[in-house]
Amino acid sequence: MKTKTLKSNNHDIFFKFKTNGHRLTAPRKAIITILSNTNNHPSVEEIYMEVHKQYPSIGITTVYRTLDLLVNWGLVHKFDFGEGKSRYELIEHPNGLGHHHHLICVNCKKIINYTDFINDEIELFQKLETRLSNKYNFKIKHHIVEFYGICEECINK
Amino acid sequence: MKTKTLKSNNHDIFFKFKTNGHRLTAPRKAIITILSNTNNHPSVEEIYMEVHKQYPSIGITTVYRTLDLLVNWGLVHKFDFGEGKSRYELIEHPNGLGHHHHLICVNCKKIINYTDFINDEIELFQKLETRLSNKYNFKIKHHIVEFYGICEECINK
DNA sequence: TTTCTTATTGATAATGATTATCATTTTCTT
DNA sequence: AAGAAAATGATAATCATTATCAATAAGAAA
Repeated sequence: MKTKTLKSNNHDIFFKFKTNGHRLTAPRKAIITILSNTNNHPSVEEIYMEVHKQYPSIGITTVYRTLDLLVNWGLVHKFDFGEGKSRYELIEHPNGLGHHHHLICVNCKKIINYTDFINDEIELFQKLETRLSNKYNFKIKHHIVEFYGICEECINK
Repeated sequence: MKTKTLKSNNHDIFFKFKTNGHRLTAPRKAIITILSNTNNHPSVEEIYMEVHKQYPSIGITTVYRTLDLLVNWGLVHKFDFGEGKSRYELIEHPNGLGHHHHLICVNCKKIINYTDFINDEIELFQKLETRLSNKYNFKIKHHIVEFYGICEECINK
């Protein structure tokens, strides 16, 4: 599902790797492919396990290194939901496929993604980004929005 | 400066401690007071150092524990800016004094706070919170907004 | 106020994610 | 095919946070 989109994304990133003077190696391809094929925010451990299935020789150090690289280029976002470990996700087109905001339960740590933005929301963020970019001379690449509170199950408990 | 506001905040929190069946101890008072007196997002280390000036006997474990408690009650927000350690901040009235959003440079990790919200922004967030609360049956306590990108200095370099 | 129950504390050790090191291997250029 | 430089992986090191547990202090009851 969504094969075309994913392939073209990979292609873009692969290309960017090369034009930035970095080498496009098997481990890197594997990690990017895994990120392309998930809608979640996998942790390093999860990515490592998945990579390991196909390429058992790839070490977890390389997973860390590759993710770092992708984060520094603004291709991947590093999330931190207070679990004591980071989670990673490809940044696609800001308002495009895959972009979402979060509801996070401060009690059970559950994360709800929502993607059904209201029109005002998308418009406002575009306006905001323009305004902030100009005011602070800051080149905005992406944003995150997180609402913290108590989820349904934790309230009824 | 802002002494009145801060004092009344402390009072509220102190009261909440008691009514929740927790004991109001000197370490807890000290930690809350420090959080009240800063506009930053101090780390555990920073809070500990500050507490230590007045009460050298208070251990860092207690700082961790107290902050955890405050976070679980929705009184304090725990931030994570990808530095490998958490930062903490009192949650006051959502649109009141002290609430702000962030611009974060993915290159140098600098954090810019902005508090000059446009009206649309405040309105939208109220609307959003209502909508999301209803749809997901989620009791929202507060939100964070972070724009990631490259700051002025890092662009010109 | 004094006593008693129980929450809280602080020192220490343990954990777990992430980072540094370094010899070896792989890429890509020439 | 050869060489320079980047990338890798195993291992050890680091550092924030958490668990443990005996000692202490807060607040309720007498």
